[in-house]
Amino acid sequence: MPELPEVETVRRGLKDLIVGKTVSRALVRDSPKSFPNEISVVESFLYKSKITDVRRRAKVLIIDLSTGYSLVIHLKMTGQLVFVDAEDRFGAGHPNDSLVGKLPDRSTRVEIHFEDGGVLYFNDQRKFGWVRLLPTAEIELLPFFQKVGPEPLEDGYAWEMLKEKLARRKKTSIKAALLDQSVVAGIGNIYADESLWGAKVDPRRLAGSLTDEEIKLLYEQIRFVMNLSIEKGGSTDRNYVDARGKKGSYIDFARVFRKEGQPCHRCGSPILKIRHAGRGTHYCEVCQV
DNA sequence: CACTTGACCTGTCCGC
DNA sequence: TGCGGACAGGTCAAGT
Repeated sequence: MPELPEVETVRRGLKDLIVGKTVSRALVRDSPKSFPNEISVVESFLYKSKITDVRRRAKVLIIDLSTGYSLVIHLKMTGQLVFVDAEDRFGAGHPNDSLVGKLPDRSTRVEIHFEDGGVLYFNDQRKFGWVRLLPTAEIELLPFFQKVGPEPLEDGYAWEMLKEKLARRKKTSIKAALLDQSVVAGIGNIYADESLWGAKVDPRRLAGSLTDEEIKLLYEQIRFVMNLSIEKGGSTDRNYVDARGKKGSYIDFARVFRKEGQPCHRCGSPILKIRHAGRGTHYCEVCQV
């Protein structure tokens, strides 16, 4: 469920919290599922390495280390990356709206301890997510990185790039195309539904059937909803929390996602929820055509 | 190659 | 209250 805005929110938080820190110990609780590298290799490679940067590509987080290696992390649906500093780990009183003070818990798969006493927890209830250690230079060779599409929030992303990708999709729907990471990076179920509502396009339409005007509108809405969500700290949905273990507030601004039965903000008719492209799909049948 | 479906997991919710 | 089953949704492998 974490999509681009949630992963970006985690990235920003983590970057402020852990860059410059030195790893003292790594603890892998769920290998090889959540962390396929050999445990002893991970623990020895991480020891004394310093965090130099936290980056993101699509929904993947990259924590660069001073050794020329990086931790590459995908949260998939229920993954969390939460940093707890020494004071919060050992001090009294914790805010109730945060996971800080409650970790590790039974979903904790990996712990990265730092010399200053802080700990980065990778939690993942459903074990779909993963962490792996790779030479930084080899990340781009991963199959996912080879095929993933453009970053929609970067300055260089233009509506014509979306048009070009959609034009060659002859048989698939616009919703399925938006969920395809090779078309645009980082869109998942929430932002697919939200941007299609904003563009007034029926999610079941064939991807290649959109007019230039509709593609332009969709392109703008993709950027609008994801930027708004980042501003709001990501969504509140399900398991998502930021790097400090707190929920975001985007879902309060959602216009169709999980709004089935509620009136459409534009025309007042009830939002429908159907099953499409293997996903719960929310839309307004009156104003999305 | 384009596209769809099932598998991977576990917690939650709904109906009986 | 317990229990079975549907559902949640990102990505990949396997199938059409």
